[in-house]
Amino acid sequence: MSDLSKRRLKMWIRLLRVTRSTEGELRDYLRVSHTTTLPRFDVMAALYRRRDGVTMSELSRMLLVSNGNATAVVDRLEADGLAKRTQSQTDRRTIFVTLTAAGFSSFEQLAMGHEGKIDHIFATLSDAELDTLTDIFKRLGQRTIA
Amino acid sequence: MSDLSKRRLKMWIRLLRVTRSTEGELRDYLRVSHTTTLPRFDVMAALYRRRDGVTMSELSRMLLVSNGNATAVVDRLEADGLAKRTQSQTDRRTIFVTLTAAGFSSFEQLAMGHEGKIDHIFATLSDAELDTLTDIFKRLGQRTIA
DNA sequence: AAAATAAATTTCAAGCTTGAAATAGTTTTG
DNA sequence: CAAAACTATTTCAAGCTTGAAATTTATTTT
Repeated sequence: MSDLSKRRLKMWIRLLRVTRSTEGELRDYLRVSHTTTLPRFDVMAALYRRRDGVTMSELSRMLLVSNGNATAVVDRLEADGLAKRTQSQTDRRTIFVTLTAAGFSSFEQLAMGHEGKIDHIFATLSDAELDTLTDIFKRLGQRTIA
Repeated sequence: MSDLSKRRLKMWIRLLRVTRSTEGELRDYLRVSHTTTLPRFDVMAALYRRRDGVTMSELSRMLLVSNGNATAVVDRLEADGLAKRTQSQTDRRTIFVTLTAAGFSSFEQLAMGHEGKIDHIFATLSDAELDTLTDIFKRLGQRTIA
């Protein structure tokens, strides 16, 4: 186990901890203030960004979750009247998902507080650090998944 | 929504994607090469590092997961003969968890490949970047969770 | 045009995860 | 010392997540 290898591992473990504790705080906020969950928030955020609709496949690719998972979360959002499915006219396999009006305004409520949490959690990062991190993550994210 | 705020959010989204895709690769490796899972690996890694045993509470704090979760994963590892529980002599509420001999050697198999994956995923990070990231994550990890 | 292949989504079982409640044991306090 | 407060773990229901198999529709090949 080379030294470099050891340092990569250490970095990954710390990265994982930051992600988990950030998710924990967001989860707490969503549960306590809005009786909802992070997976639902993530799906709603994706639908909010793409107002004209996203297919189920796009959705699972955007969020890096399995198809089955996307189906389950959208099912629940739909049951709660926050999202709706529409079948494509040109390809009957394809389904577009969008936020309903209720889902749209509900998301805007959630998003404000969410942004506040993120702001607070990462408040200590300097301007330069913020850019450095974003660039590095962008590069890592573009790696082809072997 | 200030510009800084927007940039923090963007950074967080990218961070989340890096974490998710890294976890995805590790999960694939563990499933394909060893028919096991990431949560099991994480628990085994914690037990490997602390050979003289960890209490259930310590375990869930180390991994940032709920108590109930730790119980469930340890249950399954124990059922497979990879971990074992021992009741504390001094405090009958406390339970120490350790790897069995089988669990120990099993983990060493997993860990080699795991390290290789991490090595590969983060191969493009320079020495300086590696240190910068580790330092920043260390600092963020020490934030008191409001 | 039929057959084979591929793509989009859902279904399903098994495992993961949370958070709240229950259980059991320990420590503190009136 | 007994009651109250606290700590460690498990249990449980509900929701999350995966990956494989099934279903339905579209595209490509023969």
